[in-house]
Amino acid sequence: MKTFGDVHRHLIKFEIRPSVQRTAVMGYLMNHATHPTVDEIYVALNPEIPTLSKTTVYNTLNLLVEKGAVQMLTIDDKNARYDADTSKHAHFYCRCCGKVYDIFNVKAEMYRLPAMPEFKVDTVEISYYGTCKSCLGH
Amino acid sequence: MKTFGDVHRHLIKFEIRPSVQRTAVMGYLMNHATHPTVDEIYVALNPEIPTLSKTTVYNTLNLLVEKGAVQMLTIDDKNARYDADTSKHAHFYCRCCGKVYDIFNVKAEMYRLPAMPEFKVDTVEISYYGTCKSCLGH
DNA sequence: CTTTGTGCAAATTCTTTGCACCAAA
DNA sequence: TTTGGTGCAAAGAATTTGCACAAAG
Repeated sequence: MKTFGDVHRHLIKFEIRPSVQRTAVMGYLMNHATHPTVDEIYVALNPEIPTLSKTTVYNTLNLLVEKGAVQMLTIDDKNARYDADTSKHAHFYCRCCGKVYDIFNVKAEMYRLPAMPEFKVDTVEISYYGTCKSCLGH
Repeated sequence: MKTFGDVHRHLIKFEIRPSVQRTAVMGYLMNHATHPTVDEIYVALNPEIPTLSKTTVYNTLNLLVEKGAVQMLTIDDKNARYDADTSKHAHFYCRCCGKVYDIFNVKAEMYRLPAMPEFKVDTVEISYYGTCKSCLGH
């Protein structure tokens, strides 16, 4: 569980002025590795900050991504997903329940870029699609 | 250059009844490895089939994906992209010009799935992001 | 005839923009 | 007191849906 101080320091590190709203969004992402959508973040924080608007959640997430504090995932074509863990790991998307799972046991080598002199690569995204165990049970 | 017959046979193979519109969309994808968006396909085919509607392009692409004849790419968070090449290869997205390039020289190993007993994986998508050579020139 | 496909218009959903007000340095 | 942040309402863009008509088996 990341404390308020942890979140605050994290924002400062990425040169982001910590407002109440920004700290709440960043904190939510740091404490919930569920790769939430904009709406999920908004709904979760609204009770805590009743004046919060969805526009601010959008503004904040765009800023966090721009500054490199969080990663945006394009794994789900319906909604953007956000991940506070910017270390190298892959994701699994369950087509049945829509959940996004972390996959840490991919070889580090996966992220070593192939020789591509014609491109300057800054990000690699590895995504698996299928059905998760709990959905297979039904 | 794939002929009308090639496209026709391809549709039949995937159990898709070949209408004029479906053949045109599938043919466009087979002959243009540019990972086009729905709108690009629509605009390209409209002169040829003036009565074509964007709804039909959407319907057709959804059907082609469902039947496994083409792959949908989620690499671009703004628009869905489509690829008639369903063989194992990665993609590079240029943040500057928005073009999507094929990357064939990734190790086949990249597509060998890590041990994941809790998931039934059917698709792997490997995406690189950055800037392409022609954009770097400026 | 009966099922399937097409295409228009409208609806829905996700995201961004313009602008006025509020808060912080 | 000036700059930056928030949030409402409206706009914009991508995609889906409902439905009538057309085409194919």
